[in-house]
Amino acid sequence: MKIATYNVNGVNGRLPVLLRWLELAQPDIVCLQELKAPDERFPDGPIRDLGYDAAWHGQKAWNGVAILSRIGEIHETRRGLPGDTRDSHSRYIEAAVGGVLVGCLYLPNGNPRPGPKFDYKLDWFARLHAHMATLVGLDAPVVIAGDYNVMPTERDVYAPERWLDDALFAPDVRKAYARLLGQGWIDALRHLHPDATIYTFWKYLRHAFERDAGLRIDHLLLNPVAARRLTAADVDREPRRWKKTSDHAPVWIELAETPARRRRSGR
DNA sequence: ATGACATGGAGGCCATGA
Repeated sequence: MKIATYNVNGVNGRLPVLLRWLELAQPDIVCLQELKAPDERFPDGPIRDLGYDAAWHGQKAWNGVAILSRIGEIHETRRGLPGDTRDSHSRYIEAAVGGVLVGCLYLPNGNPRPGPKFDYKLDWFARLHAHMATLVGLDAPVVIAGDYNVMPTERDVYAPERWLDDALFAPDVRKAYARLLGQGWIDALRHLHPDATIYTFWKYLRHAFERDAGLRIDHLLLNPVAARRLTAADVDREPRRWKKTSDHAPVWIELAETPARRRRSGR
């Protein structure tokens, strides 16, 4: 089972790129972020034509997240992160699909720092921490994927010294991410490629992609049950080269269809 | 090391992003 996350930076503006990548990569489950479209303008028709079911949580102009599946029904379990009824941003959607609980998130950027946007980011992180604490120990595979807007370590930034004061790399943000992992989550890409340089985002400016001046900010976190099934993980860099493309690249993992089988006596 | 891009909304630039 292939599960991917892709910040499309405008689902309608990127529709040709998204459809082309879906046909090429053939993911089973996809988490999309930055739809930048209200619910009524989500392009479910063309996506359905490729065989994907979809659940989405849109918003006018900004944010917006969706989960796609071509392996069966999407049972939505949550829309919006719990803990703050005043939070109107569409940044979280969660569903049970094909025996896996999938959370799709778009964590706030947080710039400029300091300021109210940065405070919102830390607050969102705290609420995410509380919610993920309820999921990590489930006796079912759980994958929380999306744009975390955090480079976890210096290895995940092309020029760490330039990003120290940025909301994506500030010490308290990295600590918040580390605290999440402390619950028992596995960062799938880093787990399988501990020493590799891996980026998932490159600015549009100054030929950042050609220079490989990138950031690793899109992550798939796996609970222990899911981690036992992890067989592969990587970044699809190719779509980042295409015309009218997102500034992010798709990131994916492969989970073995069935975990190591355990014999049970009786019945 | 900021913004040389790029999005979408209601414009004829603005807010936002990372």
